[in-house]
Amino acid sequence: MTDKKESILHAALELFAKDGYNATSTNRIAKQAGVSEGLIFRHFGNKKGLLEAIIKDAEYRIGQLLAPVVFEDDPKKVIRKLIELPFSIGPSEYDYWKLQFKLKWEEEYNNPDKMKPLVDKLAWAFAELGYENPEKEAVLLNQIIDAISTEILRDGKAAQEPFRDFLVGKYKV
Amino acid sequence: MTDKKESILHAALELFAKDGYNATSTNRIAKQAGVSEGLIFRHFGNKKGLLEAIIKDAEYRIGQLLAPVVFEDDPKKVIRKLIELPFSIGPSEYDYWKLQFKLKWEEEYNNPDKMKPLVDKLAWAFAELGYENPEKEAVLLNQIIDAISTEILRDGKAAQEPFRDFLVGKYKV
DNA sequence: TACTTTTGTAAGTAATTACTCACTTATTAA
DNA sequence: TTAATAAGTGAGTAATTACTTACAAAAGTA
Repeated sequence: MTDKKESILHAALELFAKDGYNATSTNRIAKQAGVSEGLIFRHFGNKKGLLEAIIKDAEYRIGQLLAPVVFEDDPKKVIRKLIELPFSIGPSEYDYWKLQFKLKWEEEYNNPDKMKPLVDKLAWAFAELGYENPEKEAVLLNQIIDAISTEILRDGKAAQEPFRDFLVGKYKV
Repeated sequence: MTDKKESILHAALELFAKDGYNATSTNRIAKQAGVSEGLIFRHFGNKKGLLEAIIKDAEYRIGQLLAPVVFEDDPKKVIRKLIELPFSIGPSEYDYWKLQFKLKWEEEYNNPDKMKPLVDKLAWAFAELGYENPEKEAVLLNQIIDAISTEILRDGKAAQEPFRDFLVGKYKV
C-alpha cells in the first residue's frame, strides 16, 4: 500500500462519513488527499470500488473491536463488555462507525448478519444467566447498544455516560 | 395545493426515501411525477425547498401518530401504546419514516428534540409506575422502539412481531 | 545495465446536474 | 369582460460529474 493510496482511503472515509457517498465527488476526494483524480481510478477502478475498499477496512476494524466481547467466557463479563464497548471507541475510529451507520440505509451495502456472532454470544450469556428469553434479550441489548452508539457518534460520549452505569445496574453485571 | 404539486411531493418522497436526497435528480422526480422539471422550481424554489416541504409534511404525520401515546393518561397504556406503535404503521407511511431515519445522519436536518414530548410522557409514566430511574427508562425504551422501527422498515413487521409481546411482558403492561 | 511493471499526472470526455427563462395556459378578481 | 396573477411547459445554461487516455516518472527485476 503506497502512501498516496492510503491518503485516498483516508480522505474518502472522512468525506463519505461526513457528507455521504453520493454527495462526495471524486474531485473533492482527490483534492483532500493531495493526489490527481485519475489515481483514484487507477487504484480502485471506480468510485464504488473505493467505497468497497473502505467498507472492507471498516469491517475488519469492527471485528477487532468486537473480538474481546465475542471471546469472553464469563457471561456477566460478556454483557458488561458490550455495554462498555461504545464508550471505548476512540475518536479516530468515529468515521468508520459513522459510515457504517449511514450505509445501513443503503440497501446494497446493508449486511444484517454482520452482528450475528455477537448476538449469538449474547444469547449464550443470557441463557447462562438463566434469562427466560435469551435470544430476544440478546437482540434487544444489541439494539440498545446500537442506539447508544448512534447517539455517541452524533453528540459525543459525555451525554451518554450515565447510561453505562444505568445499564450495568439493570443487567446486574 | 394543485394536483401536480402533490404529484411532485409524492414522487420526491418516494425517491428520496428509496435512494436518498443526493442520489435523486430533479429530472427523475419530474419524470416520475409526470410534470415538467421547471415546475419543481416554480413551486419549491430549489431542490432543498422541496426536501424541506416533505420534511414538514413528515413531521406533521409523525406528530399525528404519536398523539395517542402522548395524550394517554394511564401510565401502563402509555408504555403499551408506544410498544405497539411501530407495528401499527401502515405501509403507506413507510416512506415518511424511511426518509426520517435517513435524515438522522444529515446533520442539517437532524432534530434531536423532536421526540422530547414523547420521552417526557414516558418518563412520567415510568415515574407513576415507581421505576427508580424514570428518565433513563424513558430514553431507553424510546431507543428500543426506534431500533425496532428501523428493523421493521428494513425487513417488514413479521420478523419483529415476537418482540411486541416480549416487551409488553418485560414491562408488564 | 536494460527492461518491465507499477505508480502517478494533466488534460481531456460525454453525460448529468440543478436551475433559468421566455413563453403559454388556466384561474381568479374587479 | 378584462386585467392580473398563478400554474405549467420546453428548451435552454453553466457547472459538475465519474471516468478515460496518453504519457512520464519511479520502482522492481534480470
